[in-house]
Formats: sequence, structure tokens, C-alpha cells
Amino acid sequence: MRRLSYGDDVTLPPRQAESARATDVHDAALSLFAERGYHGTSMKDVAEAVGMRAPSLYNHIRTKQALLQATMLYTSRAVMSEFDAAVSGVADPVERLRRAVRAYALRHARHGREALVVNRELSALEDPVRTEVLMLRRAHQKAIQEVIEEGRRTGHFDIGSPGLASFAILEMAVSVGRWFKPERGLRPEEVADQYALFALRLVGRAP
Amino acid sequence: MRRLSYGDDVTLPPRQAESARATDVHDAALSLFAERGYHGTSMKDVAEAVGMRAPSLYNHIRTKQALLQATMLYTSRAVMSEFDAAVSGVADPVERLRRAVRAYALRHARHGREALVVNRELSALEDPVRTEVLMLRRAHQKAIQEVIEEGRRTGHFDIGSPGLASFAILEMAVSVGRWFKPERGLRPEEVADQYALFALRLVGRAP
DNA sequence: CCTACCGATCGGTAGG
DNA sequence: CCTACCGATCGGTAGG
Repeated sequence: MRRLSYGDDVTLPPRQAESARATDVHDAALSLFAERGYHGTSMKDVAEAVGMRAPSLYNHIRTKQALLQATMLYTSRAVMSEFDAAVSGVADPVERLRRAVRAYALRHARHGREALVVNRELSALEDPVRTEVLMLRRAHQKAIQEVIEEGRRTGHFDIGSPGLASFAILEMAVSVGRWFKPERGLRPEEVADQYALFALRLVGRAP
Repeated sequence: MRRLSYGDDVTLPPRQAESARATDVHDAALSLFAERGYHGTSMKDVAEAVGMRAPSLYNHIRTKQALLQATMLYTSRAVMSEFDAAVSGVADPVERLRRAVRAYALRHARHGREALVVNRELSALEDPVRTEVLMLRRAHQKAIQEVIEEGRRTGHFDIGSPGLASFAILEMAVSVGRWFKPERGLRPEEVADQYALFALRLVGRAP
């Protein structure tokens, strides 16, 4: 597992040490996968981006597929652990949903490339990593749905289908990664707060 | 331009007649592009799906890129013309937004493959079609944003950033194409109505 | 980290 | 609609 420059916004088990050069390769691959897609990116493209010849890449990484798997696994695990950290110790459903959506939107504003790749390249991902990523995504969606169901039971939310609402909220937040550019003057935290508000309105948060 | 089996839910200039076999090829390609992506699909895959050898495809179509362009152009134009039809003659901002989102979500429930391809394969699309598709998407987003701005001016909506809201609403609707399966018992019209309601809640529709 | 090179596959054409 | 085939490119290895 590798260093993906996630800064301090994620808590995951320690990863193996990795050379600076390997980090460069993973980072360049991530940018290219996000821009052109996995199948639309060649190892020659990746090599050029880091200033070497294609065969030299294999001194730092195993295969092209391993590059994809690293990003997908790491990001999916980070999403779950950030969700847990966000709602941990919070009982009020309104606050739980607000924090969960805020954390998710924040991730997509900060890590747009990862967001794009995770949501677009599932079909290029090979088992068993593919299955683990699918399970993690499913678990996260279910967790959001349960927050909404809990809020409905307690009368905090007015929503017909918590499942439909969870889909709408999650995809809305994912899309932040597609347009967010920090240089537009908008801060990631502001966007995340806005989307958390959108989510609360969407589930009919009682005034 | 080709027949994409859009039924009667779209109004576009008449398209050229096209052989049934050509329609089959376009349809198979669309399914594969949606499933594996443009670069992840080979012409051999397409040929197998319609029961012929790869070189025979070229008796019906020009190039692989032309297959992508047909879907992208047709779908993008259909989105704009469905928007126009939906809001035409409707003055009330609440009703305008409801109808616009309903039409957009309905399209994505009915045409999940097209939705996936249009939103994922922009980077595989070549100019000049790419530029036209980008302009059409931009125009549609701006049109939705203007409906929201109008509603804010007239006091029907309570929303800080109509631009942010338009992004959230559009992406939420696009995602319907990713999970909607008619056999789950849910009808496309029901989903579309739900998403229209979500959109109105999101912009803080005054009660 | 390089050059040289591997077999496989790509989109597409020729010619019938 | 087929077989035969084209040059280009793919991911990856050998060997230094």
C-alpha cells in the first residue's frame, strides 16, 4: 500500500514504506487515469509523465493493474473510515447526516482524481480487489441509508424512500470531484457545508 | 444520424434511414461502451455481440469513433430539446424546475446506457463533436441555473448559490442511470417524480 | 534506468 | 459477410 498524499484527513493502518520514485509513478498514473481513463492510458504515457522510459516503470511497480488497485482500495477504505470518524459519538440523526455528508463531499473536493477513478473504473478493476471495493461502497451506502432511516423513525426527517435519498445524496457529493477547482475561490470546506445542507433539505429535515 | 430506439420521448429533426443491421451494431456498441468503456471495448467485442467478424462491421459503420459520436450527439441534443419541451409555456418557477428535473431524471431512468456513456466518455470523444457536446451540456446546466435564479428572484426559492445547486441537481439525476433497473418494481416516472421533489427541496422551495 | 525485444491485440483495409 | 493481412501500439521481460 502506498502514500497517496491524503494529508491528515484519513486514519488508516500504516502502509509500507515506498520510494519517492514509486510515489511519483502512482501519482502520475492517478492523474492520467482520472483524465483519460484506465484503458485510455498507456504505460508509455505514465512513463513520459515522470520522465522515464516505459520499461523502467517496472523497477518501481508491479503491473498497470496494481496501480489501479492501490488507488481504488486505499480510497474506498478511507471513505469508510472517514465516515466512522465523522459520526462516531454523535447521536442526533440530523448531526450524523450532516457530518457524514460533509466528510464525503470534503473528500471529493480534496481528492477529485481519486473520486473520478473510483467511480468510473470499477469495470477495469480485477478481482479480488474489485469485490472488496464493491463491498466497501455498498457498506457506505447502507450506512448512510441507516442514518436516514433512524432520522425518519425519530421524526427528524420526512422522507419516503431512504434508499433513493441515500443514492441521490451520495452521487451528488461524488460529483463535486468532477467540477471542483480550488483556484475558483471556493474552499473545500464551504462546498462540503453546502452539500451537507442540501442533503438535510433533501431528506425533509423537520424545522 | 441514427435510430436509437428513443421511442416517443424526444423530438429531433428527422434522421437518415439506416439498415436494421446498422442499428444492431450501434446498439451493441452502446451496451458495451456503457459496460466496459469506449477504450475497454474492441471492435471484435462489438462484432461478437452481433454475431459477425470484426471486419464485417465496416460494411455498416464508418469507424469506432463514429459509433461513439452518434450516441453522444444524439443524446446531448435530446436532453436540450426535452428541456425546452418540458418548460415551454410554463411561467411558475416551481413548476418549471419540477418539469425540467423530471424530464432529465426520466431520460436517465429510461436510457441508462446513454447516460453512462455521455457522462464518462467525453475524454474519448474527438472534435468537433466533443466541442458541440460540451456546449450542449453547458447550455443545459445554465438553463437549469437560470430557472433557479428566477425562482430566487421571485421569492419561490431560498438558495445561496444557484450554480452549486444546479450542479448538485443535475448530477443527482444523472446517477439514476447508474442504478435504475425497471425490474425492481419501480417505474421510471415514479423515480423522476421523486427526484423532482428532491430538487425542489434542495433549492429551499418556499412552502 | 536504458535498449532491444516479446507475443498479443488494436482499428481498419483489400479483395473477393 | 468472409479470410487474409496491414502497421501501430499494447503491457511486460531480458539482460545489462
